[in-house]
Formats: sequence, C-alpha cells, structure tokens
Amino acid sequence: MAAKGSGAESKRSQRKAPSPPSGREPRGEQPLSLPRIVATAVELLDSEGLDGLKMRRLADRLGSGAMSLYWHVGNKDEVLDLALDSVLEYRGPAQVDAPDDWRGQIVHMLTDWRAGMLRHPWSAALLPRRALGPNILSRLERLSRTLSSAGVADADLNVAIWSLWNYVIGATTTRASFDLSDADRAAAQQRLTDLSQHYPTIERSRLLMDNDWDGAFSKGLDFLLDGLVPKP
Amino acid sequence: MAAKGSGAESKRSQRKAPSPPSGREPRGEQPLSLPRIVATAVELLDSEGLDGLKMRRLADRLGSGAMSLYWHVGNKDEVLDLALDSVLEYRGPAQVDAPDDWRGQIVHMLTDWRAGMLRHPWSAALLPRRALGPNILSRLERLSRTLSSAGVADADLNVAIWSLWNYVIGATTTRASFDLSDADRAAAQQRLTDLSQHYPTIERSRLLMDNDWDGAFSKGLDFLLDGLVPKP
DNA sequence: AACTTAATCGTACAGCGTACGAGTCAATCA
DNA sequence: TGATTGACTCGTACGCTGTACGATTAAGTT
Repeated sequence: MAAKGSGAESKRSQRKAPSPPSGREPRGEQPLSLPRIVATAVELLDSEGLDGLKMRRLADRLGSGAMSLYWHVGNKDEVLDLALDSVLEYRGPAQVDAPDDWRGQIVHMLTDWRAGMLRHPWSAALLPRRALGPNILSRLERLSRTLSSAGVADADLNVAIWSLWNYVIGATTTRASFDLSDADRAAAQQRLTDLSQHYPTIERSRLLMDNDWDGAFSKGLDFLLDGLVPKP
Repeated sequence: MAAKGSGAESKRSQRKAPSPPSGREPRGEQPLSLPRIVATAVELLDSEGLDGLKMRRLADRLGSGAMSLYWHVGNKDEVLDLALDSVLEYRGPAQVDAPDDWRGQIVHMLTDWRAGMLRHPWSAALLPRRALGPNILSRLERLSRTLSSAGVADADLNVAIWSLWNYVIGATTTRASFDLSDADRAAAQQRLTDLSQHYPTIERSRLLMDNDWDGAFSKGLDFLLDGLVPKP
C-alpha cells in the first residue's frame, strides 16, 4: 500500500509567529495563507467542478497573482490533496448515542462520510486516486476499533474494513458521477430507456431509473454488515 | 440515472462496404479506422497511463496526423469511452461450469471484471465517471438474471446489484490506484509506517501493509454475498 | 544603513485539445 | 472521357493550461 505523495513540498518553512497583520494592505484583501487557499479551492471546486479549478482562477478569487500561490503550495496536486482531506473531517456522532451500539456508530460514520463527499462531488472521484490524508486515516482507525469491539475476528478485520471502504467509495463515486451527468437529465433519461430495451431484466427492475440512492445505500450497507458480522 | 454522453458524434456516416484496401499505401501503414484507433488507444493507455494519452501521441503511433483522428472520432472523450468499453467485454465462464451454481457464476463474472480492469489500470478510475457502454450493461443484465434466479426478491434486486457494483468498483479503483503509486514503493512504505504510528489499531492489523489484495477481494465478496442471499 | 528573509507577481514557455480550411485521392456520373 | 463528388488526411493556428524563472517589494535584524 502506498501514498501517492505528488512530491513537491512548498518552499516556505513554517512561519514562526505570523506577526499580526501589521496594518497596511493595498486593497481590502487579506494576505495569502495556506488555510485561505485551501478554503477557496474548496469553494471553487464546489462551484466549478474538478475541471474548473485552475491556478489562475483560484488566484483571481484570492485577489492575488497566480504565481503567488506557489509560495504556499508545491503544485496544483497539492492543492487538491489538501482540499480533499479538508472535506473529510469527522466529528463523531452526536453525544446522545448509545456508546455500545457498534452498528449504529458504523452506519453513522459511513453515512456521514458519503454525505460529506456528496456535498463536494468532486471529492469522490478524487479520493481513491490520491494519498490517504490524516482525516481519512482517522476514519479508518475509528472503523477498525468499532469493528473489533463488535467481535470481528482479527483475521477478518482488514477484509471487513476494506469491504466497507470499497462499498462507500463505489457507492459515492457512482452517485456523484450520475449526479453530474444529470445536468442533461432529459436527454439522458431517453437514451437510457432506449438502451435498456436491449437488457430486459434490468429494464424490468428499472435499475437505471431508480432514484432512491439514499435508500439503496443504507439497505446495501445493512446487507454487507449482515455478512460481516453474522447475527447470533 | 444518466449516461454522460460527451456528445460529439464523429462526422463520418457509417462506411458502406470498406472497399478492400485497393493497394497503394505511401508507407507500409494500414489505413486509419475506428477499431484500429481504439486498439491503439488501449495500448497507449496501458503503457503510458491516462495522462499519457494525447491525441498527437496516439496519431504518432498510428502513423497519421493528429487531426485525422477527428474524422473517425468526435473528440478525445469519445476515444476514452470506446477504449473503456472495449476492455470490459465478458465471454462468460468456461463451459465446464455447473449451470445452476449461481454463486460461482457471480464470483466468476466479478472476478473477471476486476481482473480485466487491473490489466488496464486506467480503466478503473474511468468507469464510474463515464457513460455505461454496452459491455458494462450486459454485465449488469447478466448479474441481474443470476441474482434473480438465486432467489433474491424483486424488491431487493436493484440494491443487490448496486451493492455488488459498488464493491467491485471500489475494490478495483483502490487497488489500481495503489498499484500505480507503488512506483516509488520504498519511500511510500516508510511514509506509511510513520503515519500509521498515530493510528494504533490499523497499525496493529497492518491494514496499509497488507498485500493480499486478491484474497481480500474474494473474502469480502463472500461476506457481501452472504448478506445478500442469506443461507437457509 | 546594510543586509537577509518572506512573500508577491509579470513574463515566458512548452504542451494540450481542437477549429478551420486546404489538400488528395477513388468512385461515380455526364 | 472529363468533371464532380464525397471520403479521408493533415498543416497551421488559437486559446488555454501548469509552472520555471527572475525581478520586485516590504519587514525584520544587525
């Protein structure tokens, strides 16, 4: 297993104490900073999609020149990595939950995971292609602990984790992708009806027209959990 | 659900009878043709990866000018769509299989699916982002029939299909992605050891170091099938 | 006052997808 | 036969991309 890395660290060593903005700014612009860059990149990605993120456009939104970004960031890929991880933070379930309800905890975490990615649809396609950031790793850590406490044998633990990972990734990239393509929903709908006439079984069950994504996600997750942790 | 489409049909109407290559070629080059373009695109993708596919480079390999491709193809995305679907054909299990072993059939088809995509690692990341080609649809059709015959209720059929789809897509994109990034395996390995020290549980189970991808895939698939079709 | 460091940005370059229009044949028609 | 058409090829050019490079500025530090 490996993390992609994209190399290229930014040049700046860490700022010591970022001396309070000593007044003077040419316009009302705040100064450039990594958090501000990342936050703006997320906004831009949300509104323009993955292809809409251009260094020049990002700089425009920040009120800076394009090349200024490269002081804070090694390259464009690093912006993507940071934006991705920033979107995957997890704060845990609301405190009222029963602490021993392992199944509820897993469902909550994975549902939240999916919801977070669907709020930023570009993130789904990105996740499996980039390095594992800290927020992703800590989700996996949490998943591992919970499954273990639910009685999954050590020998099956990795398989269980990856199965859930696969399921969430697959479901979310697929959903996000169909979301995007539904820009031209009307045409697509027709095209699919035409297509599926050659595929009678999936036509009959309306596989491609079924829009209950949320329901399908949680039902399928239930099935998977049934398989991973057989009921007594 | 929608298919992406990428619009842009190529201009040529279908050739009537592609008059047998009437001799004369400036070099020993064959003439351009859609199948040849697609096959060469697959070769190029295999050897150079997704980013390595450039129209100019593809034309070079074909011994033609870059703009000649646009007679046969609407745009680059169409090349990708065609290359993707061409790689996903399924010929069914070897004939010696028991015809009523639904579980074996599903495992065979999905394992073959994954294997095919791993033979062309660029395809995994592409699949969920592009339209559903005929080869993909016919796999879904087959899956649907088999599950139905295995006794999955109509009401659960779509959920079951999408669950398996999600699992295969997730497993394969993840695997393919880690494969690629293992170009710099040594560095990555170290980086991950460092990282996972902050995540004791997944460190203990060596989640990120586990290399038995094939085993994990088939075990997880078994678990999922257990959940989808409970044993009597 | 001299120097160092952090930060910004204008310019330039190579490479990309592809619009456009001019070219080259072979088959067909007059 | 000669003229015309349609299938196909390709050179050039355009706008856009990520980013290398060096100049510029401002804030500390000595």
